[in-house]
Amino acid sequence: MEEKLFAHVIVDVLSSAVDKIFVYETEDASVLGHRVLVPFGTRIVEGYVLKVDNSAKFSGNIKKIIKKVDGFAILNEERLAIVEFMRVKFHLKYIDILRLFLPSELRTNKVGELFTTYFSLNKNINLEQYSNSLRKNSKNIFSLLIYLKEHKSEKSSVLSKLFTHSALDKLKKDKVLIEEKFKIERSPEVLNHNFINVEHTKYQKHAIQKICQFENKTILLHGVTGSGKTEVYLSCIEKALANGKSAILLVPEISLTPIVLAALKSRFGNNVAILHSGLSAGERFDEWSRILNQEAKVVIGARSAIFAPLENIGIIIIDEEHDSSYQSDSNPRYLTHDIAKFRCQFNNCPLVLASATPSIEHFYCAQNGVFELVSLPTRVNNRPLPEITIVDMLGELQQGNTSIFSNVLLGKLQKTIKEKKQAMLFINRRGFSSFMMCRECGYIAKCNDCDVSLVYHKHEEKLKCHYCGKTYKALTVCPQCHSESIKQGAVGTEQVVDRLSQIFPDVKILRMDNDTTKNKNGHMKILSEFANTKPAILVGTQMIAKGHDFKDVTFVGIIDADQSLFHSDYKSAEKTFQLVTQVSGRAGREKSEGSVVLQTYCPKHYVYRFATNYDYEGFYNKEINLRQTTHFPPFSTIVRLLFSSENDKILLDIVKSAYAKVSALYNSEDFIYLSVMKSPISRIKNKHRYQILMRISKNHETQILEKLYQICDEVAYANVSIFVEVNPQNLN
DNA sequence: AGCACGCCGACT
DNA sequence: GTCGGCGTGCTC
Repeated sequence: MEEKLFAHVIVDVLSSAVDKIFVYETEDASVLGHRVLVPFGTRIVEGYVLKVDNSAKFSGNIKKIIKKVDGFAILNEERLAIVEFMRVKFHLKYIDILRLFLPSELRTNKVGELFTTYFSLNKNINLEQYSNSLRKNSKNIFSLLIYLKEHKSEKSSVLSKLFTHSALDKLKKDKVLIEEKFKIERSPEVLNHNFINVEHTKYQKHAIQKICQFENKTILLHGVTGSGKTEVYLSCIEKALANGKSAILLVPEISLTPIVLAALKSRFGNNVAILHSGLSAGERFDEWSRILNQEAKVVIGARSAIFAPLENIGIIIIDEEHDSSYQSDSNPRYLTHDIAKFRCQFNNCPLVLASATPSIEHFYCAQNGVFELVSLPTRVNNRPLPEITIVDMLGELQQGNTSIFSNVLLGKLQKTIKEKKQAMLFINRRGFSSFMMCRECGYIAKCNDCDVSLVYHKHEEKLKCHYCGKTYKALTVCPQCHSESIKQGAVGTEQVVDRLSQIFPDVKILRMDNDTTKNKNGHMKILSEFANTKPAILVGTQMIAKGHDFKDVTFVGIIDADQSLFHSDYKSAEKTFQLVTQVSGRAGREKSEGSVVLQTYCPKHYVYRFATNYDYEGFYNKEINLRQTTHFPPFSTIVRLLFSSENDKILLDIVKSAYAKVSALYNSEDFIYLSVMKSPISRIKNKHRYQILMRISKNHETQILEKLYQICDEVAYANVSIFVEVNPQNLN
């Protein structure tokens, strides 16, 4: 007697109420790992088969799987293991994890296949006869027929755009048109780039040899800017390929510039698949398919590329490992490093974390032998790092200079322009000024839906909320006391550009921030214009800090270095150090020597002292001591439970009951700090926000986290969202 | 999340 | 009498 087979299925329905395994009958054991269609209540939904066996712990009426959706299994042994790992580690819903494994365009059926549909006229139909059967006013249908007579064949998308899709549908239904499907190659366009094979430095050779000798080990690759880390990555990847294995290289989204892409393609040809946000849905799907079909064995991409369907991985590299974009801070919250570590363990291969300014926590691991430390201490052809000059802005003020530019900075700019070179100015705030305030009554313009002040954008003559995006009319008089004396807050990119063009009316000044790069290829347009203009000044936010390699940039100015230092955040010193180092690295990339001016109101701060000497280890030693004495990560773990809802009253009840439960866990051994309060930004998009903030010791971290997750499940309530954040990037 | 079922008020 | 509001509960 044959025993019945049961498939254990997670349905593709985004709700915690159905975040559990449903059992279906199946005749076919090969549905394991497949995306399937199943009857679910009164409807039919997609699901994922996690297991097939003979057991069904369900007493009700068991339904049957309808069919497989794809011709391949999406989940293999490794990915099933990742699902379980992430579910426990990050307390995620099954479906949230499963959705990470396939490109969204596949799930939403935007591109199910690799084909485009073309239509041509069916020669077996008497067109004249057919036309007579139509109503005389069927304008679109007649036009479509005439168009196809002339063009013979056309894409379905073009036809429906020109003649409405209802006309197309009607002709399709009447079998007047013949459908043809063509496979199309959507492989993204890439610039031509001739790869020059350079001799490795002795440090590079050593690093490559060292990294490749390991199996299943995390290596921290610490290399100063310009030390040729990329070359090390590529050589390690080549070695993995030579051993018949595959490789993943993760980079921050922002550094996937066309130049970088071109270099990678020239090195690996069709063996590389590149996943980034600039791809169209079709391109992304094609790249993903090439990975799945093992046509591409090297995957390069931003955070989500860690889920690429590669097999037999030989190495995973995380470039700029300290970058905050590796931590997902919405929906499925996860830390990319953890997934990478898991995959490396599964594949018994090395994980490389690389940076000029590694995160303090990871350098600590390297110091303690948890990670292997490999260093690239010199720049490739021994070019000196650009000299950083600190300018005390308080001193400038005392000398009567009230402008946002110090005299030193202006002098350097003038020199750069005279020499027909380029300069970059960094200011980490977009807009014109950070707020508008009435000098008479102290009124500050705030967003109606968020507890934040509005940012003045001069070009659009608007006030913008940087949290919800709402815009308001700019103020000319105070709405409260009608005074016309309005004071503006801290300087933003717009204002820097404004002032510069007054001082240097004949010089090309470009601005790069969220506002100027919103449209497709916005980055590229600005960067290529900058690359082709000399002299020129590029003003920008964080965006200009990474990866760009302009050989004619000889001067970099940091307008307001203190900005990230002011945050009351344990990572603010670390972030500032990383930013200064990174921005400074943009100067003097080629032959010409570069220089950097850093404007600050705290010139004596230890961050700047170490940053000007490019002394990462000095900074690390100072910082790690501070962290140890104050019990901050890596000597503890910060956890924030964030509650938000439109309904303040219900929200408060939930927060109170959650806090009571968390307090019950409290003991002075495991908890260093515990508090409940309104979030610093107490309202976003009209949702009130509260938080329970704690620091817990590492000893029982896992157990406490588990209990915290449990508490959140217990107090869960409709219309109140609860997030658990572990060592969050920001505490807004 | 959807969808059905169910129990009340106001319409041709 | 019926249409439709959304509260509740279930989905193998």
